[in-house]
Amino acid sequence: MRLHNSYSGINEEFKPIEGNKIKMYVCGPTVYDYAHLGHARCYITWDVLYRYLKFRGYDVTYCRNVTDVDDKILKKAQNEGKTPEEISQYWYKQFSNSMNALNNLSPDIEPFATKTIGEMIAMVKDLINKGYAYEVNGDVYFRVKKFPPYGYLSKQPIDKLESGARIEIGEQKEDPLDFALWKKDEKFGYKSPWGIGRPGWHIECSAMSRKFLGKTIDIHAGGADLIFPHHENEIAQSECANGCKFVNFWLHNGFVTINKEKMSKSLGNFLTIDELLKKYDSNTIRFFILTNHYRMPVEFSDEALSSAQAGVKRLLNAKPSKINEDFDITSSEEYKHFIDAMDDDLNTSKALAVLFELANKANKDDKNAYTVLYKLGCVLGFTFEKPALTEEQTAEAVKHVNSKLLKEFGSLNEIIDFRKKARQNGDWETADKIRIALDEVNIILKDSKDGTSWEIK
RNA sequence: GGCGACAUGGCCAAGUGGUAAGGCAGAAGCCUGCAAAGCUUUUAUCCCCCGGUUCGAAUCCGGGUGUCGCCUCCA
Repeated sequence: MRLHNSYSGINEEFKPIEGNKIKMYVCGPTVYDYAHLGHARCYITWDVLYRYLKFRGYDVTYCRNVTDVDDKILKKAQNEGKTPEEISQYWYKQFSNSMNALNNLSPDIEPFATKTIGEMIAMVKDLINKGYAYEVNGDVYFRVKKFPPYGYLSKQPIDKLESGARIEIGEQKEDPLDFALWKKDEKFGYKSPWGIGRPGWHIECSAMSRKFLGKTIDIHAGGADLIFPHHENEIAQSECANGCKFVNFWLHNGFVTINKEKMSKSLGNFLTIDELLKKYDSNTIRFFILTNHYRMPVEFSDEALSSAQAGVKRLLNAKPSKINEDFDITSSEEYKHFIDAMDDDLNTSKALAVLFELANKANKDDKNAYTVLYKLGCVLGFTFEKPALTEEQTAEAVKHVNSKLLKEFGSLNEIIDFRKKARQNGDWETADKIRIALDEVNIILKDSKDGTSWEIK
């Protein structure tokens, strides 16, 4: 399998450090607000990588942190008169709900920054002892100049970084490039050798990654906007503290854009996952994300989502001959094509093309094609199970038909039976009336030789 | 200003040296009481522009043009 390593800038053959074990870390959310489509893309992408690696037989440990100590959380807590814990717990729950709704698997480990403070302090202490960091009035900073490879990941010449760096008011850095490992904060802080304070954002990931996965890990992934300074700083901290390589493969996903502009909190041009799910189901959103290569920008538009909706429907509605558990999918041509595509730096658009081939075959009564389609579709995280009608939806549908036909049907089955008789009698007017009425409540009737089936629009 | 990425049919998109996958939308036919779904056929002499390398380039090299991102919190 080849993956594009941001560190080297090229596609490299991926090999786990140890046997078939893979340690994978993804930078998680700061929980203080709704997750938006940009987050959805990021976490769907890495969810697919996680699923695929497991599918290929690797023993993957997926760790995704939760940043629950942060300026924005504190600010929100103050504004709303709540504790930071209340804010972060609430938004963490919202985030988890969104992830579940998108059918993302839960990471194996989901550490909270506030539960890893001890490790962060230990790491900062270690960096001070080794001369890589220094304390000034309760703040601790990292000496960037002491780490010569700094700037390698982001491909930034150090002198250029220097011209852009600034010292904020109140900071007493030795050098403008130095970044905070620990910040004095007497109000919301934690006890430390340097007084009451809070960890810097970057040290959180370094500490959590080391605690839960070890000093050197296979994969570290996240949005491309984290390359600088976040990931650059993580490398500096971890490699100086641990004295060894931090990450073998750095993987970064591209952005979702809207009106040709990056979708982001700060620009305010975002669509939350919750809003989106009211209009489109998780399969549609996933398909939309997966039609593009993960490193390319994806432009959001309703047209694109509608097109995705139509496309994914075709895949998931392929004639469901039953799944044949005895069939060895690895023997199929499409399986090989799928693997080739995914092994090539997660070429999901190609992988989807393979699924369309399978759907086409399945619709032509190729018995095993559906089995392959189903299993490979699951690797990409699609859900084939059709949502059932809720009781309210059913009641609404029956009520609607009753009002249109001036009848007293008690159930959907009764209606379909009645329509069947009408059709046998050649009473097309009644049959059509019922079909139209159901269509108005988003239930589509399909007549075939085997009888009438229905599905939700 | 520094660094990086991208430009393929009406729309989305794969393809990094051998003659343009796939999806959506459109058209025609089959199927159907009519539909829906499905099936079949059909839509780029051509891949932003100009040079070059090569027997051969959308693919490599040089030069343009345009768009975007990072360089500050950000997935």
